[in-house]
Amino acid sequence: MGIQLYNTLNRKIEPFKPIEEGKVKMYVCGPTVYNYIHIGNARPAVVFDMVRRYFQYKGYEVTYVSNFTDVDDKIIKAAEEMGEDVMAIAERFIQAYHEDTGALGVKKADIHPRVTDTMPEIISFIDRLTEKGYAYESGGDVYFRTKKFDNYGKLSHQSVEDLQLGSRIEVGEKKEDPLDFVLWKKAKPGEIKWESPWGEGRPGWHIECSAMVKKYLGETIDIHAGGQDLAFPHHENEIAQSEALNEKQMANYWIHNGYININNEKMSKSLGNFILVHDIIKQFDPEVVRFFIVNAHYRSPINFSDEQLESAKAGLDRIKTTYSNLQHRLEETADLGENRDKWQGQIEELHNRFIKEMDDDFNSANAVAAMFDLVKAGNLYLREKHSSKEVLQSFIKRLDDMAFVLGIQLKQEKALLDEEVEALIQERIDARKNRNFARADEIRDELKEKNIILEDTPQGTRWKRG
RNA sequence: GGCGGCAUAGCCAAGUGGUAAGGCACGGGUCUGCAAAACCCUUAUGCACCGGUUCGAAUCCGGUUGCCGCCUCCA
Repeated sequence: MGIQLYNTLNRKIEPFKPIEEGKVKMYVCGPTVYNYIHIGNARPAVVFDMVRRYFQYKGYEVTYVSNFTDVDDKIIKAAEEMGEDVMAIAERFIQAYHEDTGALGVKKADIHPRVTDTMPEIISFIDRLTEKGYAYESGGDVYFRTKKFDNYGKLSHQSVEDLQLGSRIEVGEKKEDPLDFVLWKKAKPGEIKWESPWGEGRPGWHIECSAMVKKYLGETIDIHAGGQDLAFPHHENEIAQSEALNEKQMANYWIHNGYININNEKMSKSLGNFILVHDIIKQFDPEVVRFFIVNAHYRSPINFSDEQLESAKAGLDRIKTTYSNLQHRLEETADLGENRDKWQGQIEELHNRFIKEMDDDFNSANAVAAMFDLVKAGNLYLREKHSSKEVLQSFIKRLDDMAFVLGIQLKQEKALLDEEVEALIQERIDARKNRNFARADEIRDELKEKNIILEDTPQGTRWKRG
C-alpha cells in the first residue's frame, strides 16, 4: 500500500497519486521575515520536512519550494522601528530562519523564492487577472473580485454568504465588495516600491504564492502545505487567483499542520505567548525540540512545556543509548550470534510497521512507537551472550532509516576527551581492578560534575556526556 | 451567527466496530563492588456525561457539558 494523506480539500484521507510517476511537486508557505521564528512557526518547517524526507525515502524525487515573504507591511513597520532598511531586515531574518530550522534538522528547500525576486511574474499575474475581469484597479490598489470566482470557499468549506455574515470583515472604501482582497498595494510616500501598470506599489500578501507556484512548479502541483491558520484566507485566496487565471486545479492535495499551544492556547505573535526557537535551543538540544514535534501527529495540536521537552529528551536519549550500544557491540563482536533469522524477521517486521504508520497520513506518533519497539528489541539482543555482526548491522541500518525520516541524528561524532579526563578514567579502571572502590567512586563523581557519565559494562568502562 | 477540532492512566499521546500502542514519571525485582544502562513485573474492567444501534462501541447515531481554533495579520 502506498502513501495516504488527509486532504483538506475533501476532508478525507486519500491515496497519493502523483501527477508525474515517481515525482512530487510540493510547495510550503514560508515565513514573513521580520523576526526570529517561534516554535509554532517551526512546526510546519519540521513536519513538512519530514513529509519530504518520507517521500524521498520511498523513492520519490521531490521538488520542494518554500517562499520568503521579504516585503510586506510588517517588515516595513519593523524597519521603521529598528531604523533599518527593509531589505536588510529581511536578509537578516532569512539567515536566522536558515540557522534555526537548520538546527532543527530541516533541509533547505530546493528553491527559496523571495517576493522581491519574483516581481515581474507577480505583476504579470495580476495584469492577466485584470484582463480576465477577475481583478480591478481602484485608487492605485488592485483587488481580486472574489464573487466572480465560483468556487470561493471550497478549501475552507465556507460559503460566500456565511463569510459575509462574519462580522469582522472590514469594508475597504476602495473595494467593490467586502470579500475582495488586495493584489497590489499603492505605495505610501517613502515606502519601498516597484513600478507597475497601476503605479508604484508592492504586491499584496496572497499573490506571491500563486505566482511562485506557477513559476517554479507549474499550474497544478501535487502538494500545497502550510499551517492550519493559512487555510483561510491565504490558501483560499491563492486558489481563487491561480484557478481563475490558469483554469486548472492549483494543487491536488492541501495539507495543514496543527498548532503548537501554550497553556492550551495557540502560540502566536499577536498573542505574545511565543517562545523563539533561537532561545529554546539554548535550553534544550535542537534535536529534542524536533523529536518533540515529530512525536505527535502533525495534525494534532500539541501543548508546549518544559516538562514535555524533558520527557522528549528522556525518550530520545533512550534511542541514542541503544544505538550507540549496538555500535559498540558491533566493533567488539566475535560474530557468534544464533537465531539470526528470528531476529532479522523481527527487525523487518518493526520496520514494516514504521512504514505502514508513515504511509497512513504520516502518523509519526505511531511510527515513533514502532521505533521504540525496535529499540527494545535491540536492547534484548544486546543482552544475548553472543551476537552476530549481520543482525547488529540490521538493527543499526533500520534505526538509521527511521532516524532519517524523522530527521534526527543518531550517529554521534566521536568526541575526544582531554588528557586529564582520559587519565582519570584509566586511573579508575586500575582502582577497580585493585578493588579500591572508594577512589573509583570518587573519580566517577568527579567526572559527573563535568557532565561525563561512566558506565561499567561487561565489555569494559564506557563514557558518555549527560 | 457560520465552519471545524478536541475530551483516553500521575503527565504526554496513538487507537474510528472485536475487547485499551508507545514514551515520560512512580513502585517492586534481576544484573552490578555500588551505580548507570538494560531487562522483567506492576500501573485505565475502562476511554467527559446521558441515552441509542449492535452478539460486541473509546470507536457508529442522537443529545449534554467543557475546552480550543478559523471566519482579521498569524505556521
